[in-house]
Amino acid sequence: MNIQISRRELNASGMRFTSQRSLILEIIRRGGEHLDADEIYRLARKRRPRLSLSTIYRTLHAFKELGLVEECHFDESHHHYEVKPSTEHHHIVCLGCGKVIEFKYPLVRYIRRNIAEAKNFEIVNTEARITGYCSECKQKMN
Amino acid sequence: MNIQISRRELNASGMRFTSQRSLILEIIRRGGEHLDADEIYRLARKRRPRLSLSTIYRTLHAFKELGLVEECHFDESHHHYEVKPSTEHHHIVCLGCGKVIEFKYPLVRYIRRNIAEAKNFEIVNTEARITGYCSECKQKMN
DNA sequence: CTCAGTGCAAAAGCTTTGCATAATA
DNA sequence: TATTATGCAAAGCTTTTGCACTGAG
Repeated sequence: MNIQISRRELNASGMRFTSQRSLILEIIRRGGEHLDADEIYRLARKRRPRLSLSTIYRTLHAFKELGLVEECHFDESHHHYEVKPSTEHHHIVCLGCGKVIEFKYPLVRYIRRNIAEAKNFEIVNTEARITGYCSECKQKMN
Repeated sequence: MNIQISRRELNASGMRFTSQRSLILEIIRRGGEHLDADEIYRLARKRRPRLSLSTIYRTLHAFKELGLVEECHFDESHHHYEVKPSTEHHHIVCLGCGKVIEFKYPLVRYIRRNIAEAKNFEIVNTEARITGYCSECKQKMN
């Protein structure tokens, strides 16, 4: 059933349906959390041990292209992935425990309305990231 | 003279003053633009050919720690550095030519006032990045 | 049957680290 | 003189690429 959905989605974009792609998409969707490539890799290998990391990366790129997933940058060394959200939102990331708080905010609208220099700029993506420490981690640090 | 300034700044933070650090700080300050480690490296080597890339990285980390410079993330593979700005601002980056437009926006204040879940969050850093195509690059693409 | 997708191993790109040497305070 | 910083080379990590093989359409 879920498989039918992804089959349709993939075919509709001119991509072949493969069990790897279906599995990866399912993991990202279930995983809810913002998984990184390696986490997806480990989860996927539980069900398909010979899956390779390069397939993960290639698939992630393809999904991004198709608009199925979005790449977030919580720290500088990793990418994380989430299902394409319907409304613009951004992330508050705890440097202590890694917890992520999402908040909605229409940054695009703000830019459009208020930044004259950006009048003729064609926006492709916006990403706001707030880092710091959540209340629990703050306490632990004492 | 500039050297005296950086000597004081470095000593005040318990760091030794070295000609490498002074040079790197000067390059970042003059360079105005948002240089990446390699650009700083190449500029620095014009005046000090044996300077090593690892010194650049170690120095950049130290400066970040001291609050002398700030790290920006325009794309995923690089870090860029700018002198610590006095007011909160963010970046609009053209994916075509790399041009960067800065705009002031108090995201911290917004978060403080409007995001309940972030009430007890201790903010360390905020970064908003808008990517897309500037008007010139848009035209060229036709 | 044909071409896109996969697995594997190797390479690439940026950044970090170990260690002996040099320089600062 | 006691540390801290540097240079060099090597290693680390995430991501990308080449190529022969497999599988979808």
